[in-house]
Amino acid sequence: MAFMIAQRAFIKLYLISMVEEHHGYGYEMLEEMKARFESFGYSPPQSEIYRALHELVHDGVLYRTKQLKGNDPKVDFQEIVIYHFTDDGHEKANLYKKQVKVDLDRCIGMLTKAATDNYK
Amino acid sequence: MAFMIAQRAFIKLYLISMVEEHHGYGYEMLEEMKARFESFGYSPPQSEIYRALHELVHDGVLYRTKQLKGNDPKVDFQEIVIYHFTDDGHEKANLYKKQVKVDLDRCIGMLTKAATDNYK
DNA sequence: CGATGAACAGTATGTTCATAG
DNA sequence: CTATGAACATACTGTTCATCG
Repeated sequence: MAFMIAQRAFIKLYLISMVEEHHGYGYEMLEEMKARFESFGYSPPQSEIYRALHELVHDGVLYRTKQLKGNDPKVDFQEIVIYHFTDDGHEKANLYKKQVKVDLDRCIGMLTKAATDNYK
Repeated sequence: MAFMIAQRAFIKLYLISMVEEHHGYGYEMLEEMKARFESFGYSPPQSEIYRALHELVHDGVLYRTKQLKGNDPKVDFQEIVIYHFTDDGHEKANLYKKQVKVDLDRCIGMLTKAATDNYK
């Protein structure tokens, strides 16, 4: 058993949730996570987001489609990669989320214990 | 800012507390940590304990003395390394603990947030 | 087996670079 | 500046090996 939850797993968890809510693309989800955790002084590195997305694709949870950002191609030619769940992606994702939840609770327990054990 | 607290810092925190309470030696403190976190499925590796102790010595927080385990040398010749605070070791340790506390709370906050954000 | 230490190997992570529009 | 991807370097961790009594 590893000591703490891996950053990768933490990010994957949010990516799954964000794809559930609004089939997003990498950069957008990166910015969303940065905003969410800015107050914690945590800024997820760009490379980790893409690696996590690639892994989720590799694991058969997500698949990719490409499209141009904005409805009018004349205005913005920026190509973006949109992520969707595969046929059994939701099932796989829920299983993964369950596993992460266990680890999440375990980590919270350990850190809370450390806070009470060492600061009396 | 790193994502999560490092295992090393987590272990150092406990080592400092254990030295405060009963000038212990490496193996003993390893076993104590193992026992404390057995229910979490976490078993701190032996190498990390010693590395952490070496770093605390290197950082001028602790110094080492050697002695034979057991009062009667004829019974047990096992040599053990006892750790003590240096002159300004307590001061340094308290500063370190303060810093770790901040990080500990930050990590608990992030993990708790993740638990509420992704499991509704 | 208890006790300490070091070497080695792998992997996760952070930084930088590359490309494109 | 948005957007994606890969390369590179390294810090951290886990496993194994070495030694001693």
